[in-house]
Amino acid sequence: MAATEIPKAYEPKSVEDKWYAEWLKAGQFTANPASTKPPYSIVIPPPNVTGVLTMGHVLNNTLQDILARRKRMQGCEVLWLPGTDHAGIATQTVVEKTLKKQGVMKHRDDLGREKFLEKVWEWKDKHGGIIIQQLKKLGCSCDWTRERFTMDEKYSECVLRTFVDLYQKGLIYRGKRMVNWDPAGRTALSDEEVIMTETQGHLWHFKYPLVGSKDFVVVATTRPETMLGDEAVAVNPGDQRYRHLVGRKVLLPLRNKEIPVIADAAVDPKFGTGCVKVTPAHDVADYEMALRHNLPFTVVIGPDGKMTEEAGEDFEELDRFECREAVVERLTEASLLVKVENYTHNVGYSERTNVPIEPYLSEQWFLRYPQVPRSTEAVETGAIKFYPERWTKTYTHWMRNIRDWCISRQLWWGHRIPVWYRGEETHCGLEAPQGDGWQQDPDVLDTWFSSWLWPFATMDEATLKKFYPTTDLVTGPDIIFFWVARMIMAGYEYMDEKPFSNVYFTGIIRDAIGRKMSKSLGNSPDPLDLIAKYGADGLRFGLMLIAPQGQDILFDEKRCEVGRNFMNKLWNAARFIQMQRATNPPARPHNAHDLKILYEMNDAIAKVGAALEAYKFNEAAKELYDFVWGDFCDWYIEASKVSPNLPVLDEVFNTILRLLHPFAPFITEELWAGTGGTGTIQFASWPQPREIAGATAEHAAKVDELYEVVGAARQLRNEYGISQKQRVDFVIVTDHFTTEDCHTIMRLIGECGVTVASSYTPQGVTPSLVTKAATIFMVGAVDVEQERQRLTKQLADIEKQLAGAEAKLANESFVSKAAPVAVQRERDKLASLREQRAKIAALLHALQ
RNA sequence: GGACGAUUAGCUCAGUUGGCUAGAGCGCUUCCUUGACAUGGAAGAGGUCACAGGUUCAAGUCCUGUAUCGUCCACCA
Repeated sequence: MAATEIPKAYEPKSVEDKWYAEWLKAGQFTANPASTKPPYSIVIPPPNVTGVLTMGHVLNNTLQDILARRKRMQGCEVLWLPGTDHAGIATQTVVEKTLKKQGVMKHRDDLGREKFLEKVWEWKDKHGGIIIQQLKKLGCSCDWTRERFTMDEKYSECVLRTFVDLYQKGLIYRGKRMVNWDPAGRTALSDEEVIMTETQGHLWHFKYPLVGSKDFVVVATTRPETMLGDEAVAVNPGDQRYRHLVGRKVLLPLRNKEIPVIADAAVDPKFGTGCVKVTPAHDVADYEMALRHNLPFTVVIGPDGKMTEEAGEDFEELDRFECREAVVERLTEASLLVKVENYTHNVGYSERTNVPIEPYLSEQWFLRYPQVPRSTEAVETGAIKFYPERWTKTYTHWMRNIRDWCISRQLWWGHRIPVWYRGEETHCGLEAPQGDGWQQDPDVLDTWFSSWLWPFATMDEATLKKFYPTTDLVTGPDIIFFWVARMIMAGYEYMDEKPFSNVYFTGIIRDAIGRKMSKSLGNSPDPLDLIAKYGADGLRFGLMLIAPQGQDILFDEKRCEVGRNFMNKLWNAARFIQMQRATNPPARPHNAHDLKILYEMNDAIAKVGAALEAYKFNEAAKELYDFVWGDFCDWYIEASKVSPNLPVLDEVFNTILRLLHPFAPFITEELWAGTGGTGTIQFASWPQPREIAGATAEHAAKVDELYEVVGAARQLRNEYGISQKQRVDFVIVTDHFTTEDCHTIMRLIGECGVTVASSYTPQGVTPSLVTKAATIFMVGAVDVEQERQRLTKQLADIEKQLAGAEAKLANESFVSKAAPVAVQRERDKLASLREQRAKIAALLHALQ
């Protein structure tokens, strides 16, 4: 490619589409189970099949892509297995809403199960591919030949087989229990799907008259509507105030029903009045109390959140919250309301429908988790490592307090429970049993009951053999219970082996003012817009720079600008090199700048590698950014303008491309091709530091001192308002640098002449600056007062530092107790500072 | 009620096992369209590292406590 053909600014769009198509065509993401290379594998956290790409996905999948691409370069056989999740409730809700909107139905019952499911599949076929296409835009190097869906035939079979197996092992059972009921979705939920939210409510105190007496007891409740289903009033057995009442009856108001006063240790005598109304069918604690006391379970709230016939004709059909008001009103009229207090308490809300959860008595399927001790131990001992590590605590706490999992959902979209009933008979199996009259259980399984099998149910025999257990998992800490913990248990139960070795928990993406990104707030940018504006590489890199391990991320579009600008910088560095190549410069031995950049290159390779090993993606990105922009562009390329050394430019740039490829796959591939790289960069070797004679830390430090002189010259120019174009002469007084050293930096300090001397006596007022290794004079200027002020300021600065160093060294304990290196460092510093002080003082003196 | 995290420049954040003058990006000020790049270059202003104690020769870093914010867990009606 000729230099003139490269556009001035990087244009990502055509480059990205072109390369992604190439990669797919060449099958470069396809994992080969027969390969002899060491395996590396990740399974994608399957996004909701009807979902669209969010910033969370961008973060999550960029991280995975970085891991996968780097491992390819390191010579691993990489499998990054993609797919989507059928996401039971979420998908069904979306489709129901749409069908209602379109007037196709009012309720799914209008269509019936089969017709409705047809509609969902239609929807899935139409919208299910969107997020996959979006992931491709991002550059994700997934093995699309292995794309899976949790309702694929084979996958479904695996889900059902798992159910049957656990049933046969006695770990899955059916029972009538108090579950978390979502009245809007009309389904049971697991504990994890309930979000406890602090809610402003009231605590109502009501009188319940004692039968056969004018006395009454006072009970307190936050949910008056449930009193219609009360079956007792309970007090603590040790509570002297009420002891005499135990065994007597009270008259339940509005229902005119006699219910007993019972004693139960669960009652806290210090709370409220010490008397609790007991509603067995609508409160978890009351349910358990009722079991202990053989109380009946009167259901007054139905599955739709409306009051039942049992609530009495005055209340039947009322919504539970309307009923609350009605009950309060009626009890007030009857003068049974004692008082109302404002009361803040936690109320459970459905994660999906966002309505208050109703504790509801119903027949559901439950799972007693397998492999709990082994799974707990795996994380505690580090067989499975969490990054950041602190999440292990959250994990173990949950595992230690684990409760059975309600796995049945009253939905249609999902894996239908493989159980059939006929009269008293029950059959659990993959197929319907022989004979007539069998009815399959109408419920489906919790979505997570399929996704917990994801690391192995997605793989065929050969793939499993090569790639299981997977290496890394990248996911959000919000699904540590939903998914991560359950996958670990399933992995041990069915593969007798952990599902992954490392789990990297990302932060949660928030908007610029810290709010969670959400559709309703409209504060979530569309990643595709961002890709269009900044390029996928720019978006990825910008995000990586601000994605520290384990912290939430406040996202601002400005971040993308940083990424885009960086890509443009890289692009233009390539243009510069091409231009040099066109001039065909003669090769020459390494000079000071060459050795310096080669040292920094080795250093960058080491640092980027170490950061990635530790999953510190932002550190790796930062290191790359600083090396490319600072060391390479600002210093080395600028120095190269004096005398370019093409082999070094090429080597360093080639290394940069390879280091950067996992972060910015498109532009690096484009430049790799454009700068004479062979084949695709995807399988180019990951850079290793190499021995280069003279490229040492000492040398680099020395060149830094030279660059400090450059800084001083620029500072002098700036402060005296002498432009880069205006010629000025500098005298550099030093015995650290050769004349040649100093001449290689001339270009960096603008239009100038440079004289190197071992000593110099300025004529008249000559602005000067003292650096660690030299004194630089700008000859031919100017203002005495300005110069005096500047030198005085610099002197004060040096004095301050000097005082610190002197105090330290005067401290006997420091000298005797501190590490010898630390002491020596301090002494060197002191000497250098004193030297500088003397020089400045002399210069100041000369101004008098 | 527990557990965990955060508090460093106007803003968003880095700061490894305590040790050179606490850094970056954005924003701000001044100058510069010089043949890679104005999506750029140069220089600069800006911080008593939330607060109070403690350990240490030495604390942004370790310990204790306090405050504020955030997240997760927890059936007190």
